[in-house]
Amino acid sequence: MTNDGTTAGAASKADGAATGSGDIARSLELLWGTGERPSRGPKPGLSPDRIVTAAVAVADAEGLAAVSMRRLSTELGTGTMSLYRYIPGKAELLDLMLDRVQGEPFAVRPDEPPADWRAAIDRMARGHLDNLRRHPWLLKINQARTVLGPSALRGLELALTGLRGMGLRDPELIGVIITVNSFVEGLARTQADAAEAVAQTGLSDEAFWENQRPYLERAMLSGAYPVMAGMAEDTFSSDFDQFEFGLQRLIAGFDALVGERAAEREAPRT
Amino acid sequence: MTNDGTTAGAASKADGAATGSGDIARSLELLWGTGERPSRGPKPGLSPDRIVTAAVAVADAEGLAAVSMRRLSTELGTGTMSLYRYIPGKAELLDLMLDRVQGEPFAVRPDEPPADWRAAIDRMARGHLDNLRRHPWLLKINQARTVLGPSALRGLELALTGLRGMGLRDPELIGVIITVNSFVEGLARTQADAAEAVAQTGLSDEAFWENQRPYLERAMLSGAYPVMAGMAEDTFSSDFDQFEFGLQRLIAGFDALVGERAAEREAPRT
DNA sequence: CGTAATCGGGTACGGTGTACCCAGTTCGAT
DNA sequence: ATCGAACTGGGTACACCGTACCCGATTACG
Repeated sequence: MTNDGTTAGAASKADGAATGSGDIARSLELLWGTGERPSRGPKPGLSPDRIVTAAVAVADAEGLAAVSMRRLSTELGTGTMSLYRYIPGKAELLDLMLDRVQGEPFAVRPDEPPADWRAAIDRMARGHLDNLRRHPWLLKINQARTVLGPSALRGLELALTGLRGMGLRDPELIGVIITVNSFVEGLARTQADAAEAVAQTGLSDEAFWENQRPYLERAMLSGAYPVMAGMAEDTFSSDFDQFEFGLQRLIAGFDALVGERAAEREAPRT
Repeated sequence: MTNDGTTAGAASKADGAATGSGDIARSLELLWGTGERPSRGPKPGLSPDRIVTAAVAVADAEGLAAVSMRRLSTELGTGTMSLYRYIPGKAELLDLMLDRVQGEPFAVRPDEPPADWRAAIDRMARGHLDNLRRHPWLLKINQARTVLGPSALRGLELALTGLRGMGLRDPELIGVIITVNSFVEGLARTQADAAEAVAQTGLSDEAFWENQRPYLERAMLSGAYPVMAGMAEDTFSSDFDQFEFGLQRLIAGFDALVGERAAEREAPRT
């Protein structure tokens, strides 16, 4: 309210996608808000919801870069500036897109809970990965100022519910979630980046590496990289499932801690 | 050579920061290149090296968003278009910035090797984290088409050297590196995003969460999130070191696999 | 010395987010 | 019934961005 214009202008100068740059109170209202119309004035022909839906559709289909105010306005058949009647700015639009899409994986399966915490982690990781594959643009949004909407809270609640059985302290449970999600996001980002690179350059991965081959071979023969030069042919093959490998390692690592804690409870003060 | 303009134009339409979008052969030449001057024409007043140095300086100080061709040209005291005499386009500039900065952590310590693979992973993780903190903009560059320059190869060689002692198969060693790096990048990204959000909005984290508090409290009291509502006060405190926690879990997870493999070698065909 | 090759860089184009402003619409108060 | 406040729609304009295109100045080879 007190702050129009200046800050938003500064925010827009910054990097690619940021969240929560604008009026947070406004974002919160939009997320939890009642949607009550003011009594006076003509009926609005648009709604934040419709704009967010259109934005997510464009982002899914063509990437976050295709989501521009002009593009959305033509998509919705309105003037560009009309969008600003419903959304304070692009930053808030990203906020809303985030919350919309984060709810999806949990809306799908309200069914049976995971058997134990191992299954919960497995499900959490796969769900997160699926969602990131469906909406790769999620990886480009600054989530630091994510406004915690209903969807985000529900996701966190479900995750914590599945992990309670580990018998760890509360901050450690958060640590487990962070560690797993970081790992998943890293892999998802690698894949998304690769796909984007192919789309942008029109050059396949194979062709790209073929271009580098002569330089790499020269480097390997130079003797400066003895370990790499001696590695197996299939080392960088895509046959190896990095997701499964990493996830199993993570679960094993948590298991060790869970075991320690259980032992301590059994025989305290050793 | 055969491909001027059109592809580069298409590439520039895409998202934020991408790498290897341009002429790969040119990028490779710049990375490994001899730097031989052509014989005719006036002496160049600039060099790719100077441009990259300026670009890294600006990115470190003000973020990747501040790195624009116009900005670099004023920084270097030349005309904007002069930069294109030395670098095919912005995509290639990002390539070069990447390789420049990836070499740093290994240039610093050519000294004693780590005691064992555990120490190697620890060192790798901390080195990576330090580097990402020094150059947060690294997290915004699409690395899928990273041109493997000398620095990148040297880093990979050192990492593999430290991990050889684990006794795992070669693709698994890569898996270890990927898993650790994904985790580290996830944490670094969280921190970088937070810092960026503060810089953009001028709003501290505390103030931000304070804004959300009423909505969160209402949600907690609603009974829809019983597990979260019952968590300890310090659950989301920043006192808890997420980096240490996650890293120890990862090492424990790898340890389990290393133990299995050692046992198999001891008593094969059980 | 001519000329081919290279360097420096100005201008222009199509893209972005959005500030600012005005015209048209609708409803509450009088 | 009428007036005006509150609201919606949206056109125009500005400051950025990357870079295609082109021209004049400079240099060294034939």
